[in-house]
Amino acid sequence: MVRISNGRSKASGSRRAERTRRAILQAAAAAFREHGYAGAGMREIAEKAELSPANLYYYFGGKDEILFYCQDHSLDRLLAAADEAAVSGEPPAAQIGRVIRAHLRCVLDELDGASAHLEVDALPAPLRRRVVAKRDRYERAVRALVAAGVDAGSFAGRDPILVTRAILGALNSTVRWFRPGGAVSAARLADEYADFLVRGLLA
Amino acid sequence: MVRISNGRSKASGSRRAERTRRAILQAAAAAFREHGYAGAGMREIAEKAELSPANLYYYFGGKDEILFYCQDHSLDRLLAAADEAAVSGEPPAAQIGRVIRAHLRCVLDELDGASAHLEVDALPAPLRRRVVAKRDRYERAVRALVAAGVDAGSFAGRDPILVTRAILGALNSTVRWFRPGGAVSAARLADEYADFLVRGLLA
Amino acid sequence: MVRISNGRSKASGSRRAERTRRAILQAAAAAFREHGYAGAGMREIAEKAELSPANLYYYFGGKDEILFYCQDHSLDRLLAAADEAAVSGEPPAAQIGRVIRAHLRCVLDELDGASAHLEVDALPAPLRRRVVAKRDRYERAVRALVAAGVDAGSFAGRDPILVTRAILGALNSTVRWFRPGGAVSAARLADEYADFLVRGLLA
Amino acid sequence: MVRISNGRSKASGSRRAERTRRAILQAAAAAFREHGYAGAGMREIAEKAELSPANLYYYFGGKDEILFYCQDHSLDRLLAAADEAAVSGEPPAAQIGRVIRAHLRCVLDELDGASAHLEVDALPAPLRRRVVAKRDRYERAVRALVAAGVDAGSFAGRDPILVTRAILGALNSTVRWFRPGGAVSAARLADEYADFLVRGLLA
DNA sequence: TATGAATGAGATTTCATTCAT
DNA sequence: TATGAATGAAATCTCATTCAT
Repeated sequence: MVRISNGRSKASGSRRAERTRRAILQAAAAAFREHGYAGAGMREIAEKAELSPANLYYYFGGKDEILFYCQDHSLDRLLAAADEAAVSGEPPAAQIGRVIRAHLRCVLDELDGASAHLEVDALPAPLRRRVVAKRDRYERAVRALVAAGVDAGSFAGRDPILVTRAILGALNSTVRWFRPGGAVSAARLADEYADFLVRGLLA
Repeated sequence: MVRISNGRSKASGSRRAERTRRAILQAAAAAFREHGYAGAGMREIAEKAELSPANLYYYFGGKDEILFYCQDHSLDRLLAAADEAAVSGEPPAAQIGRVIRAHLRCVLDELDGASAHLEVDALPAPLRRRVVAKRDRYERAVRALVAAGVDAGSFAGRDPILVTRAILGALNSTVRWFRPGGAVSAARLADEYADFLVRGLLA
Repeated sequence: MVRISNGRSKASGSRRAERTRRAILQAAAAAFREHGYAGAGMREIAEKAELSPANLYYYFGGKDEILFYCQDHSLDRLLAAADEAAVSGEPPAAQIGRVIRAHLRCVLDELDGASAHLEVDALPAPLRRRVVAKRDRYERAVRALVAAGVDAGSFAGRDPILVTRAILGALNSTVRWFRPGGAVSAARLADEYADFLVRGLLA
Repeated sequence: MVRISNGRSKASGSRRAERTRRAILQAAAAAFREHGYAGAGMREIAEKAELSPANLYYYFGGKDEILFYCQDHSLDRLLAAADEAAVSGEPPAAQIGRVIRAHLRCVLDELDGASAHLEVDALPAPLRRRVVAKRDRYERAVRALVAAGVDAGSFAGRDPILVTRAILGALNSTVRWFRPGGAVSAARLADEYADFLVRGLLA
């Protein structure tokens, strides 16, 4: 597929078209989260979005493009949250706590779960590059907060790269078992995870 | 496929056959880790194991059965490590540290990486039940260690269910980025993760 | 496959779709008659129907479902003919003669030859049950005509079960050698068979 | 495969080897009768004969050669019975009756059922020619008895070709439903069929 | 915008057959 | 004679994708 480059692909930006695009991305994110990229079928996505499979191709160039937009959109939200935390002026622990909560909000709500399943290998090279770059930007942003805490002496002197990955791994794995309406609410999950993970950082 | 029930499926237990079985499981574990269950093809597994695709069916009933044995074998190793920690008589923090290190050893070496990708949905119901039961047994074993530490007052009073999942999520996510021979050694990774995660538990 | 239960499976009942469905069933009936169910390939059926193999799956759930509809359709025609004979009020010999002629008409024309090859073992259990039930209904209908003749004294006192099977066996075997346009016309065949078999029944 | 031409293919004519050959042919005949040539697998034949699949190839050149010997052997027995009837000097009706009974004996006992399933299309050309020739010889022999009866005035003046095929069709179809030990004995079946079919011939 | 119908490529799986032992 | 192990070819089926309407 690939075609893209602009960022808006096809489909006139009419109100209705935009709504359909979102519905498709939401349906796809759910399908990818359930079965992974390879395991999710266009038929399934179309059914969840209440469209015919053929119609998906009016809005997107192909399955990989849908994956790309899912991930791209999720990463945008994550980046925004990280940036917000960075400029909050709060102490490092509070900043990390904010990021953790924001990350879980993104990852656990309907549309964005896809960000956890960052299956970049499925993307063709040009799209992959763009997602990887954005993903790395996010990881660097979180890592910078960790490093700042270490430098300030409030966090123990651990390798920010590894600690950041441990945190993100814990956060992303929630999509595999969390179900809205289940025994654990997203809010309580976020509280416990933030407490636990921030505590792990402290000196 | 499903067929199974015994536990050794087909193929006489000759020395040669046993070696081939292991080679297939190892190749499959690598393929599943790289592309997930749906994304990995029998052709790819066969190539990695240096066999013809048809020959895989001499040893296993089908792709799902291969997945099952991958996961089953990994879980056996994880359970053994958890049991060992439980009977060590060490303080809770040390026990959890042991489990974390053992888990990472399992998950990061060639054959067993599959355990991290516990894609149980891909399995037919009877096999799924068996894997899920074993997976839950493992999770309960780790959770019991956490709960024991909470009860003993050495860990903070957090929900053992959630904390256990956070830990396991962090550990399992390593297979997505860790590459042997890379900048980070498995040993250092294990040290940092154990330190960080155990610290998070402490009161 | 199995899927079915309704009776019309997939594919909207558009005029064009219905024509394609029929073409597939006709092609399949010919293929099954030539090589049997196991010996006939989907490729062959697709070629005869001038479609791609993949397209067959748009209309039917699988090979077994195609077999099912072939047989089901044939049996419907046979049953209709038997019912018609039963209500004709003619003497038993004339009724049997009608059924024989109608059966040969069904079995020797393009679409319906499949009924002769009632390879029910190839069907998955649920479909098999339905075909067997219908087949038995037909056999009972013919047998009832025979038994009526015996009771009326016009037929010799032979076991209606066995005589019915002998008749149906003779009729069905025609598909193995009869070829339209050959030395024997379907009409003459029907006349000779009816004469011969009815004569065998008479007291 | 084809290889053959002699009539004894491989395998030294030792007593033991000969017994194994017969066991294979018997197993194959049963398998072919149950699922047809294409539907029966070498694995299944081997299992029924209590051998390994590979071992079948020591005794026969391939699946088609096994089919050939099954049919060839059956046809030999049928021909012998027909010849016997022809030289008995009995009246035509009695001769046909003998042939019918003999045919059913061949077709319904374990080894020879294959003769009913004369799936000549599955054979490679050279073997097919030989089976077809023998089959035609048998059909001609039966037809000659029918024609003799017609000429002698004891049978009605019907086309001997068609009547012969009707008779053989009825006889061969018995293998589809007859089960030894079932409600109908082979002897009674033979009596009823002979009565019914001979009666059909009479003037 | 939307979709029914169609398809090429490729997936998993089976099967007759071979070969080393 | 016998068989465990291996395989090429083909079978059924799925799936992303296209195209005429």
